[in-house]
Amino acid sequence: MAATPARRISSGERINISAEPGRLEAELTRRGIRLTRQRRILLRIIDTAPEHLNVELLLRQARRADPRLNRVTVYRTLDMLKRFGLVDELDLLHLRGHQHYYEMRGPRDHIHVACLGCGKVREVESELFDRLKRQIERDCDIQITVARTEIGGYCPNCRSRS
Amino acid sequence: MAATPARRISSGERINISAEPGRLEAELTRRGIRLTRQRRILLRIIDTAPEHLNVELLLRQARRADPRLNRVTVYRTLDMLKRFGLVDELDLLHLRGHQHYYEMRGPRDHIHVACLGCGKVREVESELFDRLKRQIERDCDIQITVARTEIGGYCPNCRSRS
DNA sequence: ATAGATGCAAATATTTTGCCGCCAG
DNA sequence: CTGGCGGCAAAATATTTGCATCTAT
Repeated sequence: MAATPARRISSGERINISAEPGRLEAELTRRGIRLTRQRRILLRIIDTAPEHLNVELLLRQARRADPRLNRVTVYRTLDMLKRFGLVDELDLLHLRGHQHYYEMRGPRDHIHVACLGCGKVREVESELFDRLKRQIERDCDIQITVARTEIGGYCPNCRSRS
Repeated sequence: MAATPARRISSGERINISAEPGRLEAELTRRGIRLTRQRRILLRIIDTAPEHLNVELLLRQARRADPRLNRVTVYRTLDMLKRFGLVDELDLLHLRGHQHYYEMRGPRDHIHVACLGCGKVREVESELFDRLKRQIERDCDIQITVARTEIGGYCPNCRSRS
């Protein structure tokens, strides 16, 4: 019943990296979605990102592979991936401005726990969270497609400094 | 252990209306925060709002009391209230664009359950959610100040139409 | 061949900042 | 009185749209 303690990670760093790189590309092919050069670049980056990506970071990395790749393409590709439920959109409690962060959807939902002091973000899986979702699904008679829990607080370090 | 079923509510409509109007104003006075004419207007609106407010709605309503009240004042007042933990910021899964919604913080956190089809939002309290927070607090050694859970899916009506 | 994607420019939406005059306490 | 606050304008940031062109299939 204890939450998988997950790992301590520095600002935005992630661990749930694709066990199977190319998963996004394979998934889109399976669904008959057109794969352009630009999309392949973006999918690869998202698939293997070691941190939570925002549009700016995604664009910057994509331009290393293709300097002409446009910011609009990033937005449109993210929209498409959101529509297909392949990536989740987070705001991480606006730790750093009002931008959004994106991560590939994994096999199991997780909670984001952020320190509002230092910005560290941990990803935590929890049986309790799974049960909560099932309870909501039953009690509200809703078919859940996205469940987002973001928790903010202060870690021991930041507590002692205040 | 069942979630408090809460009530079915139309787009953004809320029920957790202040049991004690003027609570926000009293709270700020208690903390020695200066109360201006503009702040009183905004606090009263937030205190008694029957729906989730975004900046646009808040401004529009405030201007009925004072047409010169500026949008920037709305942003600054909301910032202040957020800092003091008196209001929570939501995005309701971006049901309607990338704006934020604000609600007075009540005595007990609740979950927002939104239908991605028709936009209805329900507020649900749950013992499981409270336990989840305590678990996170313990396992992650964090002192939680904000916990946000937003769940999206499709209600029976919207399921049948697709 | 052609439906659908991209690039570019511009529009729109959202939030923040600088500065000066005003007002609550 | 005076430090904090509000109004106004402008800037900064974030996202979306229109349209001509290109390309994956």
